[in-house]
Amino acid sequence: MAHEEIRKGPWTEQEDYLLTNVVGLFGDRRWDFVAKVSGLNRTGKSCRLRWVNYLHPGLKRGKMTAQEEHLVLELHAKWGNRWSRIARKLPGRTDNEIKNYWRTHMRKKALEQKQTTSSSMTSSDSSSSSNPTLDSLSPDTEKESFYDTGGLVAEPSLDGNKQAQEIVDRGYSMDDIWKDLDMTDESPISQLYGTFSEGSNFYCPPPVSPVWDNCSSSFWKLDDEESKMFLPSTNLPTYYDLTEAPSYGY
DNA sequence: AATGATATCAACCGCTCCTTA
DNA sequence: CTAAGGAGCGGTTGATATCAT
Repeated sequence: MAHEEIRKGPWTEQEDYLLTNVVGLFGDRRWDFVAKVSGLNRTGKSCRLRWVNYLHPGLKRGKMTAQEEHLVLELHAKWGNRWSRIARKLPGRTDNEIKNYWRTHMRKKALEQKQTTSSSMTSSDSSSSSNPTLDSLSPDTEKESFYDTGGLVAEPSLDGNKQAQEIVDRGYSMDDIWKDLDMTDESPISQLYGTFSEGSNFYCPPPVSPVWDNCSSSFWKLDDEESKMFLPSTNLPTYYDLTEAPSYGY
């Protein structure tokens, strides 16, 4: 293959669309593979970042609530700049988001709080030892962050991943799927792209609807044989919550 | 209305850790 | 056991938006 230059910088709608579909198919693992198979001239890293910080269906968008803010303060006081760890305690928020938020909003607050607490430290220490907010947190979910879906099967509790549970029920696993894929030089999706794109000119969905709306139509033109390979081809990426679809400022 | 300052946040970079062969 | 490759993390940068003058 000719070595094409790796794309950097802001993502386009088309790229988001492609990435969303490919992640829907193959799961959010093996990012190099995802990058390769998607036809995006992006690194796996870049794809992962885009997915985790922006495209993941479980993401909350918008301002931090006072409660979240408080939690970030507490957790940062406890753990320092362990952003991913903190993010795990704030469902729907990413490490990057929290990190940014901290830098812009809360460094000042933290300093202020530190000063006020240190001035009132002499009487009572309420900051670290007894910590009701932390204590009342849900059981530790550190092993798997909310956005770590591990492909379609890892997080069946997520709203949109009910299908994923079905896969498990039917006895499929991502491992099986990967094995199948590894055995073929040309992955089915690359064949798919033959009808979908010419070079870097991606198919562009109609501008009126969110990109995801079209996921289950033109894009998913697989043979019966192929579609059996990775399931649930029928209504796959529809699990994305379109009401929370990000706006594109580009 | 124009311009400069500041805030915000998406994205990249480099490093470390983990997994796999 | 070890080396290589991939994934994840934290820090940083740069483009854009918003606010103040």
